[in-house]
Amino acid sequence: MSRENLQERVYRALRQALMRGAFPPGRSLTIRALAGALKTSAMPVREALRQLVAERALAMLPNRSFGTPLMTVAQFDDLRRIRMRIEGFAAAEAASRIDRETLLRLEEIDAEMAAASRRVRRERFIELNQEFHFTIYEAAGSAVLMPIIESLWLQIGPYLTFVFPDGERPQVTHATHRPVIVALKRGDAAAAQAALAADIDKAGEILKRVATFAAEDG
Amino acid sequence: MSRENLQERVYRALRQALMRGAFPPGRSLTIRALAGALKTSAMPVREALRQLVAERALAMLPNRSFGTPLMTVAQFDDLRRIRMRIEGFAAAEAASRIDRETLLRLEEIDAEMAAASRRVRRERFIELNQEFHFTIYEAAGSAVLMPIIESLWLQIGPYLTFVFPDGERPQVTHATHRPVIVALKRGDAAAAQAALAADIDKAGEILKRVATFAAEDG
DNA sequence: TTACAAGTGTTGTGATCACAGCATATCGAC
DNA sequence: GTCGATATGCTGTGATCACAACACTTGTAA
Repeated sequence: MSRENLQERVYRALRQALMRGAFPPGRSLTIRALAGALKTSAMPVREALRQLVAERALAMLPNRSFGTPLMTVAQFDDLRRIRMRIEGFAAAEAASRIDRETLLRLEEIDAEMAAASRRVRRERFIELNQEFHFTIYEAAGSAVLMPIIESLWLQIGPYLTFVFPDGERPQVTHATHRPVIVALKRGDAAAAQAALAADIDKAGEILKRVATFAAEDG
Repeated sequence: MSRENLQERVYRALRQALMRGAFPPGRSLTIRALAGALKTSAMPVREALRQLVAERALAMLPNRSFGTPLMTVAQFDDLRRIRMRIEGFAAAEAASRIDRETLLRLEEIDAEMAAASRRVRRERFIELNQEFHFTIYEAAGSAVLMPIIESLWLQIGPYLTFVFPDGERPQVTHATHRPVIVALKRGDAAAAQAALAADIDKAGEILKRVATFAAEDG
């Protein structure tokens, strides 16, 4: 048996599923069902769920059970706005620290995303987009910033259910990723920040067109 | 019995203690000891601890037990830097949204802090400083930003052990809080951001002079 | 006196059970 | 057929127990 906790394993499994958009917004998760699916007892599952609630990846539904958050449009815009600011800042920091090797990796990912989109591989597309962004944030070199950004990504996770690399999305993504790479190459912090914010902004706009949200009231 | 969870109660108790600097950096906490002190079983305590670890308020020590994080100087500077950026942004947002009533509240708190410091009331001083900042952040009106900032405050929490309102600190705090209020009154977002960042910067500088840190190596 | 080994206590972890709150279904009365 | 009360099952929650990993102490032998 590996030397890691069961709850750690459960946590990672759920976290990855959430980040990949495996659960739509408002989907409810029960301790016992997950425990059964993962072949463990309730103990590790409830602690993993609680940790995800602390990271805002899950919420406690009104009926006192766990589930993925269902946002209103206003909440979605708030999240998008904060992401643009914080992840933009991370890109700015990365501009002065990123090395040649990492820049090459970004080029590779960008190329692979175009390929993945042509073959309409949804999961791979999401995965590569995630890798593109986190390669940059990693380069920012802040241990404090990293978990904050991860939490933000966990929050939008469920809305990635609506992402599909149709004819438009991958082209747009390529168009918004390109300026980020260029700015990072030049070491231009302000441009990198603006370009990355624009990418998030655009992606959010597309998502808003196809996603479903909670009633404004709540 | 009150209608809230036991783990919620334990969580709030620990969280408040941490934010008030009740535990010094590197202090270890055991589940059974806390359960005994709070007169509950281990169950609610371990879930509360796990939640605090997720919020970076606690860490898992190398000896496999829980404890408050002991930072290196570099980590402390990283945290300070991110705080200046994120909380500064919150202040900028607040500048265009804050109302007259909230501004008056800030004036009150500022005045009370001077009074608290003359009587050398350490705990009250920390509490008022916290209220000053969070009154501003609340005014920023972002449900996404708020828990992020709370997590940042939980991370510096243990280092508030070293805060003491001696002859210097309260004067400095007043000197750095004042420009924040002035900028917010004018609705000047850029000035508010700069003033708040300066406050965090100065406070961190003072703290660094008296606090103890982990060895640079780790 | 020193070194090493056995033992003891403490740690977090996982499993299991009992229970209260709640939603829903089911059954009976009108 | 409709309404209401009872019952049933499901939810998270808390308590308790057993256990493996580890730290530390204690005792013994050289």
